[in-house]
Amino acid sequence: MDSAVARDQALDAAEELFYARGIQSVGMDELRGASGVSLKRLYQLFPTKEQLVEAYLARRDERWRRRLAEDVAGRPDPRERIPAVFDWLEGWFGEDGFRGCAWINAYGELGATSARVAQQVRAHKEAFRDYLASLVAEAELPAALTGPLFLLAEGAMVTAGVTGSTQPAAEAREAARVLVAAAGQVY
Amino acid sequence: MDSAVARDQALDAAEELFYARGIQSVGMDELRGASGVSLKRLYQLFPTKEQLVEAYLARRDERWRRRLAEDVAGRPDPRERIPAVFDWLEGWFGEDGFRGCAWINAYGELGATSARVAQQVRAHKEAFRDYLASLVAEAELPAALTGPLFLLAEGAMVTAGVTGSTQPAAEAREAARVLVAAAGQVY
DNA sequence: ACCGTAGGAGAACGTTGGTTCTCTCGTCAA
DNA sequence: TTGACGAGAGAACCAACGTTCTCCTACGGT
Repeated sequence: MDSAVARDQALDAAEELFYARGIQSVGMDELRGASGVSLKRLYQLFPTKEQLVEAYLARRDERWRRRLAEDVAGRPDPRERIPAVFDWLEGWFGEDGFRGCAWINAYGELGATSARVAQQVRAHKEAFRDYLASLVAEAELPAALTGPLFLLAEGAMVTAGVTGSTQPAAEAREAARVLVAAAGQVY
Repeated sequence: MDSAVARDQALDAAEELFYARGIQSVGMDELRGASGVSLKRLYQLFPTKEQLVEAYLARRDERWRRRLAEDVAGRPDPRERIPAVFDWLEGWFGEDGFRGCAWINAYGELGATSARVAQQVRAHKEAFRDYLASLVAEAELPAALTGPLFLLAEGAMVTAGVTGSTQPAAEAREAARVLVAAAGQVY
């Protein structure tokens, strides 16, 4: 079997199990069973569990941001793209198995003990914030709007994760609309 | 030694270590060393580690909400109390050893595997949200403001935890001010 | 056909950590 | 004074888990 295929299968299983149950509660043996990749191969691909965790977060980061950006880019009007972020969040919150933000969860679990995981979480959040800043700029809105929009999105992710409801996305979208309107009035 | 004293010492050590390093990475033996309470006594007071975790979260919940409420109640003008929440958050974010919201962290670590911990996190967040709702009512503002204020506060806690900065509190406070002003204009 | 190598299954190893047990000592009532 | 009891220190027990090792099978090149 191709190494690339084994790597994908390992990461697929890691993503499903780590996200659903937390990282520390999933053992390498369970990962072997779920992925169909032998322990020997797993350790060839990822010499330690921590490296597998890093690869999981890195791949998920890339996918998560790409999916969001692709969805939002479908709106031709730049002003529509900011609410579109919250629409996309709402769809995500409603997916089967949604359990909050993988990076916030990983930070709670490993942020204090793994500097690399903490760094990946910071990088992911910074990238998301930069993306919001680019949307704000495209919409020709004041850059100061980025921070509040980011906080609303983060709050919605946390709250949706804890409560299991999609409603925080709608609340955040409406609040964002008000903030955008108020910022527009400044001109 | 009094049982109540031992219980307090155990919970003091648990709070310090669990909050700083995460729950799963702190062993009962380390807790014994840090608290000065023998293992035998610890297990008399808390028959399992999970029960100690629950007691830690419960006591911290009670203290956290009391301190916030006491601080905010110092503002005589009900309209000043909503920004006062974010002032208090800012002070908290700046404390030595601040590592984000203990409940969000606990949820990331144990929410998927411990139904009781997940329930405690939900209860804490709901109580905080209810408290914000009471402030909104006292200020005679529309109840729909509660959700956005809550999301801003949650987003600020997460972001301050991950980045180590107090700035999210100021951003959230300013956004809250704008939302309050916009809600006031509706009348 | 034969050998060397890769890979899989699963046992084995070593550590960690939650929980319990043993042993000892000090205290206090009779 | 003695004996029962509670408490502390720390060893012991046991399961889980990250990581490595053993053994066996299959296959590709000569």
